[in-house]
Amino acid sequence: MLRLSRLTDYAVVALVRLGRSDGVATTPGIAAAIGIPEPTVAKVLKALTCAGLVLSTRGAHGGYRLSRPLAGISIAEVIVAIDGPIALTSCVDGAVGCESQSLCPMAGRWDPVNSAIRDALTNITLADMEDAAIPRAFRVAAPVPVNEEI
Amino acid sequence: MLRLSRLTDYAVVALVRLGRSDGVATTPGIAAAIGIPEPTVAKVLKALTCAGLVLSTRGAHGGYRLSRPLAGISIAEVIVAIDGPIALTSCVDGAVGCESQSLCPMAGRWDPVNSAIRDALTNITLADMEDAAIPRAFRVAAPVPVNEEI
DNA sequence: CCGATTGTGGACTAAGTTGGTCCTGATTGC
DNA sequence: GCAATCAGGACCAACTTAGTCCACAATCGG
Ligand code: SF4
Ligand code: SF4
Repeated sequence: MLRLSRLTDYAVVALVRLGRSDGVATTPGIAAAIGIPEPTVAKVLKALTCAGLVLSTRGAHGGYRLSRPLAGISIAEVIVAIDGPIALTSCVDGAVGCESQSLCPMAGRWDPVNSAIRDALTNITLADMEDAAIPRAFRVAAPVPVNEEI
Repeated sequence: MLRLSRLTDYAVVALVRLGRSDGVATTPGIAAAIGIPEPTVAKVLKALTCAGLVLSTRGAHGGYRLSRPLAGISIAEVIVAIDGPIALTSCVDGAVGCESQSLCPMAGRWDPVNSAIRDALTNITLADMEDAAIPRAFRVAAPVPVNEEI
């Protein structure tokens, strides 16, 4: 169904949550807040740390915090961090790809589609999603600043 | 990796191929042309017929043909026909969705993303992809109208 | 210096989804 | 009647993903 992996979904939720809490947040804290089993959310956070989207502090009173404000993180980045590069089909650049690559007339020609999706996802930041996550009643009156984008 | 199912990929390839041949095309013919096992391509064609994207003729000398020109079919339609509706996450409208839907602050707030992707995919027709499928040597000299690239 | 707290990294297993195959009809033309 | 061709399932195997667990390293507080 062209849906992204559940872990990526969790990553977005966790990041938005991290954006709300101003200090550091611990794994169990986040897990409890969003209702996702703790080991799983830990796994996601680890991946996000590798990607540089969050910073971690070890030891007692440690935890995670965002490396950038939410407005500076696009969904595309999160997806790439968890799921790997965005490529709709197996036949991209030099990768192994599918076995019928030699006969297939479309081999390597999906680039327009890939770019379109990549653009669409790059233009949406987590801050945009957070806005959408505010109950509708608030969104009208809220004096949201300009928040965008790259 | 946010990739669409292989069957959907096949469907696009098969449709473009169908657009090339002006008469009807049979399952084995298409299968041979694009290097995909015949039973599988048959399965895809059946689904496309249900969706109304291709018309079928039974009996001897039967086969498939497009119901519309390639320029009138968007990728989004093909994806919906094979993979079902485009929804990045499980929490859309009233569907069952994920179990942590009650706690999750993002529940049902993915609409901006969904719409963005849907728009991006609706604006690309199979004809666009066919253009891209022309060998590069031709694309330069060809009097193609606009055709954006990379 | 010690122990509690918290992240790091990887291995492992179970479940779910998808891809692919096959078979039994129904329909059409020769 | 017979061959070609689509229709509609059932079915199984393989792969991918999600989720869990454990041993270890770092940091802090006392
Ligand atoms: S080579 Fe053809 S069948 Fe294979 S992934 Fe690319 S477009 Fe799809
Ligand atoms: S409810 Fe939250 S965790 Fe569940 S699918 Fe929706 S956004 Fe993801």
